Amino acid sequence: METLSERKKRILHAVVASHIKTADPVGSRTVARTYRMGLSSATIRNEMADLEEMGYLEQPHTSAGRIPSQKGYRYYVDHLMTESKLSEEEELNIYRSLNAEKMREIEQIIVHAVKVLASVTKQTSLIMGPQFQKSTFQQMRILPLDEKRGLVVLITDSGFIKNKVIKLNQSLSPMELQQVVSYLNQKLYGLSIDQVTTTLINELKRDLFRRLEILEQAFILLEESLREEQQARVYLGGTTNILSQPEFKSVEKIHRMLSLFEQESLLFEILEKNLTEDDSIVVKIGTENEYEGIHECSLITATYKIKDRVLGTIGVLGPTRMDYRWIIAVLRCLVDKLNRTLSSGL
Amino acid sequence: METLSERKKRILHAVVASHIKTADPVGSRTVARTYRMGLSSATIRNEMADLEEMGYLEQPHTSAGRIPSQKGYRYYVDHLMTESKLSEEEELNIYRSLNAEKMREIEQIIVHAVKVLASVTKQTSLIMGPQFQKSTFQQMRILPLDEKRGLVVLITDSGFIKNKVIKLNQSLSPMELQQVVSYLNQKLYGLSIDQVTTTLINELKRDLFRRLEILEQAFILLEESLREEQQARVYLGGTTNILSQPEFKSVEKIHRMLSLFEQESLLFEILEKNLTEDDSIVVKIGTENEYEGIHECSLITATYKIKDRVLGTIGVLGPTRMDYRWIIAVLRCLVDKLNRTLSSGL
DNA sequence: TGTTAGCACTCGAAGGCAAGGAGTGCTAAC
DNA sequence: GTTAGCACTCCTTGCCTTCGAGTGCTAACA
Repeated sequence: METLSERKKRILHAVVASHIKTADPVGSRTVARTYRMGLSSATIRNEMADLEEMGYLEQPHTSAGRIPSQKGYRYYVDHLMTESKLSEEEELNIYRSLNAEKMREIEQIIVHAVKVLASVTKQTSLIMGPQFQKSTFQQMRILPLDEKRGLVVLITDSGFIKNKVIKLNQSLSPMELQQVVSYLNQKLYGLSIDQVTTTLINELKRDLFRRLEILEQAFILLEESLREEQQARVYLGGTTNILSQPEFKSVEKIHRMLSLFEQESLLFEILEKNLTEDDSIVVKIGTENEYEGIHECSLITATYKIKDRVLGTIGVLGPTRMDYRWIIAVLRCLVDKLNRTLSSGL
Repeated sequence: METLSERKKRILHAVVASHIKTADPVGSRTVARTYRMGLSSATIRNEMADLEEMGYLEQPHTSAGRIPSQKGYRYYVDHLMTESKLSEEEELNIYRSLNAEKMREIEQIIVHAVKVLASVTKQTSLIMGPQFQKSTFQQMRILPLDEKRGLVVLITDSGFIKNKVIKLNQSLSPMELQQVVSYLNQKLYGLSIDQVTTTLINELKRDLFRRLEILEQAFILLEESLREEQQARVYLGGTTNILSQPEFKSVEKIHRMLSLFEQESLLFEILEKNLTEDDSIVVKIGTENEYEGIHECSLITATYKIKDRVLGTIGVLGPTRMDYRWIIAVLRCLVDKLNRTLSSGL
């Protein structure tokens, strides 16, 4: 990437800032006046023509002002934008709404967090639920409900609790159940759910069958229950916020976006691509996103964790024209708070 | 309601049918030609003018055709529409998609059903989840997880299983827990969740405290967990389907509808108003709905049940111009199947 | 050599206008 | 009571004009 003269930088910055604010193409006059460059509009016009040639700006049509290109936004995010701190008030606002209810389970906390993020940013926000597959087995219980049914409860280290009613085709004595369960707990403790493969289960099954042949049905169902949640869930907040954005005023565009929001697995893939191991915030602008349905959008994400173990990705999706600086600050603040809640909470 | 001449009925029927199909205002020519009345357009014109005066039809503007008024739709639904059976193919289609996965828990079945309903009807569909409050207590278990935490599992007769992790501020011996739990089960069995009031809980608490003073915390949390799900959930399907409807082509209308879809408690109220005890299907047209946000919509609902106990309401929401006849048939078929699945399944 | 004022030019948005067409209401004849 | 005929209404569509914001270029200026 070429280096830009100081003056070009200032002008590019001004164009980006103005366009983020107003959503209109910005002309040389506006830059000269509103941003007090100490230069005439004609000079700025020349510079803007240069910036366009270099690919940082583009013109919707000849007689309109300029808008930042994707490259322009990228330059802004990488070199021009200063990190901003939220005002005390904004920060308090986020803290307060996250504390609003005492929540005990991880899923509730997450769903709540994504709603808060959406309502603060006025954009659509998404969060990848904690990845069940990656969490490690802590303990399993089988609770006999009556002669024919039992409740399998699976608890993992990240506070995940899964349960499932299973049918048992033969009645089991509590003793027998107890035996099976403690055996399983012993064998599985500390493994990640990923590691509990079908082969491992088969092994255990063989092992157990020597002693107890009655559990076939129970096992099939246990296996099923593990396989089922193959993929973490994605929760959304503020999906209707895109309707207020001027770039989504056509019904087809809205349709495309909302249909995307209904495809959980696609959202998951998109978010997964932004998963990082460190604390950085990832900004993907326009076509930098691999899924072409959001080539006119930007996605800003961060990872959230529980005691240094990365759980998933949370982020904001909006038009490329979004207030990167502010949203990054909000996201940082919210993730910080979320991490602390999760790590202390459970 | 006045009685209409046979001829007026036929014309009204034709207008409604044509408008449902095309979404355009229908003129006298169209009625005469397409529906082979054996009358000239002029005659029909006169009749239509009468029907307008009587309030069954209305004109968007002078030189347009007529569209059915709300009163017109009502008359159609009450007197003109014949009940239709689905074709074998359609019926099979519904059956097949409902059987697609073997589902064990009531919530999954319901969520799946509402999706199927939406995709078949190409409208938005909603279902009120089984009302936790109305189901009766079957059994409760407390599963100690470690010294500090326990898992409360609550099982009701409609197959509802609720669980919640609680913190215990003092360690409990399994014996002690066992005692409390069996006492509670004995006292609460067969009561509806509604009936488990705070006062009853307090009574039990007092009773128990004489013996075990350590459980205060556990009790507070149990109470909380009961209170929490005050209101059944509402699940939606095909929310984006309204975007394909010509009556929702303006962004503001879409916005209003989608915002409504985010307000679960409002949806619940709307559905609750349609709850009946019998097997009838309820049709609310336009302003017959109390919530004014859907005064341009119609809502068709049925109740679903498990072994003759009403669980909740399932329905279709769409523009007043919808194919009542067909949608009622679909709904009937689906609810029938759903009831059987629920009653046999668990 | 860089900056600025001036000016012609471009192009979209908005408004007005006429033509076209679907449908009506009325009247008079059957 | 029914129908053909006709004038009338009013929306839709396309076309044209005007308006204005903004540009690029040129020539003059510091």
